[in-house]
Amino acid sequence: MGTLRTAAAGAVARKQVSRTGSTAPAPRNPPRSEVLALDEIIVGDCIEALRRLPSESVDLVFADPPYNLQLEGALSRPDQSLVDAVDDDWDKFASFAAYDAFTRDWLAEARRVMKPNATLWVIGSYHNIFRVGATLQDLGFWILNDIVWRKANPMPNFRGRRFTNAHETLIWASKGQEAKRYTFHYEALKGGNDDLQMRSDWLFPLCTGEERIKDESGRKAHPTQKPEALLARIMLSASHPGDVVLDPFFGSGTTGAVARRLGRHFVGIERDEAYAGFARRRIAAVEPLPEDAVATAPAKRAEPRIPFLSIVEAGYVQPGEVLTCSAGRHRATIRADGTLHAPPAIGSIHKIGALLQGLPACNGWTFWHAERDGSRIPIDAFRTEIRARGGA
Amino acid sequence: MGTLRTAAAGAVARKQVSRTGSTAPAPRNPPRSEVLALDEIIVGDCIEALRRLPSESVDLVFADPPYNLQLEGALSRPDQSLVDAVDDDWDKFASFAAYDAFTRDWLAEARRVMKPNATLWVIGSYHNIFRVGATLQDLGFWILNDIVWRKANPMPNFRGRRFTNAHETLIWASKGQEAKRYTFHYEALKGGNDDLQMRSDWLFPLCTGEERIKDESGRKAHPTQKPEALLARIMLSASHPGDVVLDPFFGSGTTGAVARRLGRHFVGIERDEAYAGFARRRIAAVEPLPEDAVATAPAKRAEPRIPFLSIVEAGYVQPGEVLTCSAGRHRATIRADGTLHAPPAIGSIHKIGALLQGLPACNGWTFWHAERDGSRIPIDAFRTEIRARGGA
DNA sequence: TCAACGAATGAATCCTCGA
DNA sequence: ATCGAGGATTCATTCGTTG
Repeated sequence: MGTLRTAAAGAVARKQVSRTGSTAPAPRNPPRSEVLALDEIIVGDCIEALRRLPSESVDLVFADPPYNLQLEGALSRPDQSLVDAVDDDWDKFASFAAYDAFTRDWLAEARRVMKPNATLWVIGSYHNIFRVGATLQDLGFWILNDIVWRKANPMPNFRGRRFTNAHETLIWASKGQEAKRYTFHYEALKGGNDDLQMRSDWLFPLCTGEERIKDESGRKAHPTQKPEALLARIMLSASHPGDVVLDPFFGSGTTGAVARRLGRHFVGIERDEAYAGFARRRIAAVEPLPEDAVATAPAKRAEPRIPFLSIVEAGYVQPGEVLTCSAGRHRATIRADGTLHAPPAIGSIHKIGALLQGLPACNGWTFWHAERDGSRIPIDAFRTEIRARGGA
Repeated sequence: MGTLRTAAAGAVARKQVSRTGSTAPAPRNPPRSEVLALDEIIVGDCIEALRRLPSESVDLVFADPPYNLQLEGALSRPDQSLVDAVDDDWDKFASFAAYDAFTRDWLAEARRVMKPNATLWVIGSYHNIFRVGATLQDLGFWILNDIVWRKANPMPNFRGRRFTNAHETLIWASKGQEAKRYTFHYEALKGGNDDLQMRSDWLFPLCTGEERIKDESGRKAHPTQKPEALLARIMLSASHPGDVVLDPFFGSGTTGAVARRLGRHFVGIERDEAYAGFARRRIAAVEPLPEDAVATAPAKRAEPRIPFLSIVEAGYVQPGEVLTCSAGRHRATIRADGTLHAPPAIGSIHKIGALLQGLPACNGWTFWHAERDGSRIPIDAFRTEIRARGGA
């Protein structure tokens, strides 16, 4: 992990390449803030500003980095001679290398700033997303999904020489392979999707009409403003209310507007004061949703753990009582210490359930039933009652 | 042997690029064939075999390389059954760097073998596609589109820790930015898409059921067999009848089977003799479509929704099948790219319907009928069915 | 004969806590 | 760090069996 993509690319990436060539290199070790200034826009160079942020301080990163637009000039030389196909002509790739170095710099800083359970989202198109994805893997990020934003109303390909470019790609990644406790509201998304898992292909219209921020002359204020619905799904998926969302390429402030509406904090970085101005006015006009409208749907795995012994102790079931599976075929006797007895085996509700079925595992809470008023009810019902009464 | 060089072979003096896999390095300058052996499978190492192919000799490359999945433990479904993982040796690489070197080697050779107007398609998932895409750009390929294969029936995320991984990504690239005359049947694709431009997101079901090649014991013969509908759309988009399609990771031979059906030639490379055997038998059983069903359309435009091509790809109607109007007076033949053929005209369902009736316009969905069980039903019924199953 | 039901399965980087 | 145990978790489709 964290290996360089190629030895040659690594060599280029290692020497310092400034942002786009024109600005001065960012200081290596700027003074680092001890606290984050929340819900504000830092106007300045993205990488330099990131270097000043405290480590492990944000819960979510959303980034819409610049595409590698200078590519066209750099690669415009005639290149149809097959024999030169793998020629190590490095200036030909100079702009790729510069873009890679820039990507590497901001991603590395973003990773440092992320809390251990934070995740990062990056959006891009085929012009840059492959380079971003590879760099991200090289830095040790662990990709969780790639997500496709299918545009309901994409711009057609006017010259008819390609397929309509009708999607953009997002990469969702945790800090590393070991960071397994990242925030993800699986149940909430499923509930909002007709009780089906949310898939990796999302359909949204482009940001147009009222939502599109205009300048004084009525023209669009920013060329790549993203739809708020996209940001909302991201934040609802991968953050809690009150969390801090960092956007190092703040632009017209969609991240800030959605964060405010959904009860999240934001930290924005934007080098263009004009964009920052549009964003400030936009965000100020946002009315936050009421708290209960943005509260996270409860997840079963987040509920407090109740040992089966507590069910016995609370008197919902009695030592010596017989539990069965839903069909009544498998039987076991409750012991006073909260284990089950299915002669000759003794063990937890899970272990005995697995044993009797010949399976490697079993959720004893849903497998075992007690007879009440002539019908069999799962013992999970008792656990639910205890939780409703405020715990074990 | 091999002292006699072709001109193309002699022109190639290559930089040393070491192969980092576990097998012995391929010969640096193997004797290069002067002619391609068409419609045959070369059994052997992909890169070594590619080095022997003549330069500028193929019209299209489709590649389904190893994904480098990096799976850890076993995964069980909620019912405790085990997922049959892709744990084959051919998918294991020591590091990202090793995978990148492998990718660079086969892509460079594929580029050399491509004719100037040829294009390359690579399929992958988030595990490998970013590295493939970046390498491809480094080598001078020019990306035309990235295409998303949306899976109609993907495997769910059983642990509820991510989004359903419901798509794979294809990259479509020409040899370089200057190669502007690449093959692309814009009009045909548009005609088969209800006269709308074909988008970059494609919906297909997984390869299952009858289409899935089985071994002697009835188990899947290859772990990653791709659907024929996917390959068919690629070949109809980016090749002519009679063209040569190269597949350096031939596997179960989907590329060969579709090429034969659509009147294209193939060159397959596969290092596993068992896979090659399955592929040979499979391809031999394919019945090529009649010539006029696969000839490319010189058609123009007319009007809008669910692509008729999807009806064809889903198997509701067959290429070569005759559609009629409700009275049976007008007739047209379905072509593999989703257009209709009523000699001498070729066009969309709407355009051909209008033409035959001498009207300025026509709704092909209600005009055209297919015969089923002795009665004529409108093709709109198939569209309704597809919609009921979840969309375009 | 057909409907109903259940088993099987697909390129998958698939848990979390406490001792 | 590692280890063991609790216990949470699935969608669309095909194909074979049962009634």
